[in-house]
Amino acid sequence: MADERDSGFVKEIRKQSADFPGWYTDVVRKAQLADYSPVRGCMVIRPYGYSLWENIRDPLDGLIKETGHENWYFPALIPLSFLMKEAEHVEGFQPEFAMVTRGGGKELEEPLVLRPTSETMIASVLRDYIQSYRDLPVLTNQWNNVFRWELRTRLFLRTLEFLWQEGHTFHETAAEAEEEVVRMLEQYRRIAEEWCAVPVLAGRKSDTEKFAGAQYSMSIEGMMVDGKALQMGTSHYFGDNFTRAYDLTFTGRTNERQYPYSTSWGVSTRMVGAVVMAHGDDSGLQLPPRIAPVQVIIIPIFRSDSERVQIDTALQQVLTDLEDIRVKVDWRDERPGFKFNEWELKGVPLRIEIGPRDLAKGEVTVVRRLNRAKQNVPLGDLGVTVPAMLEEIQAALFTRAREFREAHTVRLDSLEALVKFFDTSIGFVVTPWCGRTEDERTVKDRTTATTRVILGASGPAAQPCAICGRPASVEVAWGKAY
RNA sequence: CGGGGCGUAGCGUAGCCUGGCUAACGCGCAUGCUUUGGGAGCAUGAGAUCCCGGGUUCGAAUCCCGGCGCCCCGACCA
Repeated sequence: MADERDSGFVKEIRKQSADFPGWYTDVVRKAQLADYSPVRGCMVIRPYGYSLWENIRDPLDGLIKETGHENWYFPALIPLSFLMKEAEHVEGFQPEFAMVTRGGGKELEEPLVLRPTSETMIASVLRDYIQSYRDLPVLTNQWNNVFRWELRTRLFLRTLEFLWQEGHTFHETAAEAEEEVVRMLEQYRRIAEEWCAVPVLAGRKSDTEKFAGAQYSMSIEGMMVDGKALQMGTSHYFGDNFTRAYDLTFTGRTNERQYPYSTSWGVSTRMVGAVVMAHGDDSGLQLPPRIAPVQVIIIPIFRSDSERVQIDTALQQVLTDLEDIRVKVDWRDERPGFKFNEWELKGVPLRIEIGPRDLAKGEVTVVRRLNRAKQNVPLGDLGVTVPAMLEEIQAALFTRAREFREAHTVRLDSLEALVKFFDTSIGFVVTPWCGRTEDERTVKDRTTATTRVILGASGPAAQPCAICGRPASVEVAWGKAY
C-alpha cells in the first residue's frame, strides 16, 4: 500500500509532507470544494464544497434549535456609529471594516459597514423588544455571511467574506448567561467530534486571545495533521458590556431597571478547512461518512453494451437497498482507474466496483478510502454491510485523529523545554501557568506559539508556572495556530 | 504597509535579453474510431485584445514611460 501511494496515485496535488500549505490549496481546489474568485480574498464555494458545508450546517442548526434558539435575520449593513459604541469592540474590529460610503449615486450621510459580526446591530434592535424580565431570555441565531478585511487569506480558513452562524442571547442573570456560553460550546464540540470526527480541546481563552468586547471567550481547538491548532468555534460571555453600551435594559422582578447579560457564539465555513486538514492525506480529501456529500461511489466496469445493461440491472436492487445512503453511480465515459483516483481525491469514504467478474460471483468489490482495503461483498448483503462500514469508518477517522493528537501532545514544566519542543517538534504542549500576559509574550517571541485554551484549574498541589515560576493557577495548552 | 516574483488560448508555460514570416508547446475542450478491474491511444478540430494606456520604430509579445491586477514572504484574525 505504501509504495502505491509513493508511486503517485494522485498526481495533481503536492505532497502533504513536503508542502503542507500547497497541499491544502491543491486539495481544496482539485477536489472542487472551492476556488479563487475574481475578487481578491474572496472564494467561490463550489457545489461539492457547499454540500459538505450543508452537511455540517444542518445538524448544527438542529443542535441550536434543540437548545431553544430561533433563527432571525438582521441587516448586513451596519451604521458605523453602531459599531463605535463599545470601545474594545471597535478597537478590535475597525481595521477589518469594509465600508459602503455611497448609495443611490450620492455620498451617504453615515457610512455603512458590511457586518463583521452582529453584536451591535442585534443589541440595537433588541432594545425595543426587551422590556421586562418576562421577555428574557432571548435566544437568537442567524445564518449569514460576514466580511472582515484580512490581509492574508486562505480558502475556507481566512477569507474576506465567509459564511457562519452567529448566536446572540440575552439573559436575566450572569449565571444563566455563563451557562449558555458553556452549553453552546458543548454543541460545537459535538459537531466537531461526532460529525466532523475532529477531536477538540475545549476551554477558556486567555485574555489576549479573547473576542474584542468580551469578558471572556471559550473555544474548541482541533489539531491539524501538521500539528498546528485550528480554532473551530468560539463562545463568548459579555457580561453587560454590550447591553450597557447600547442602553438595553429591562425591568426586573423587583421593579428596578437592569442590564441583561449577553453572549454570542459562532461556527463558520472554516470548519470545512478543519475537515480537510485533520483527515486528508497525499491522495487528497478524506471525509467522515456523516458529512460526506457522497458516501458511496459506485464505479461500473464494463466492455460491451450488454455488460453495461447487466450491471445497470443489478444496480437497481443495490440502489434500493442503499436508499438511506448518499450513493452516486459514476457512469461517465472515463476509464475506471481515472474514476478511482478522482473519487479518492474527493474523499468519498467507500467505493463499490461492480463488473463482469463480480457479477459472475454475485458480488461487488468494496474499497475503503481509509486504507484502500478491498473486500468482496455479496450483492444481497450491501444493505446491511455498507451502513456498518460507514459507521466503522466514521469511528476510525475520529480515533485516528485523536491518537494523532495524543501522540503530539506533551506535558512540560519549563520554558526551556517548551522552546525546545516547538523548535524540534509539532503539536501541543500542556503546562501549568500563572495566567500572566507577559508569559504569553515571552513564549510567542521565542516560539511563535500561543495559548490555545485553558484546560482547567491546576491541581490542589500548587505547581510553579512553567514560564515564570510564580504559583500556577491553571493548566494551559500551547500551540502554533492558524 | 515593507521585501520578492509574475501578467501570452480555460489552465500551465516557451518566446522577450539580441524587435522581423501565419505567436509555439503541454494539459484541458469538441468530434470520430479503438479502448475500459488503478489517471488510455490515434486522428481531426475549435480556441489569443500577448494585462491596460502612451511612446520609439518601416515594423513591438519583445525596447522605453506610466498605470492596473495577481501571487509569495514579514505585523492582525472565525
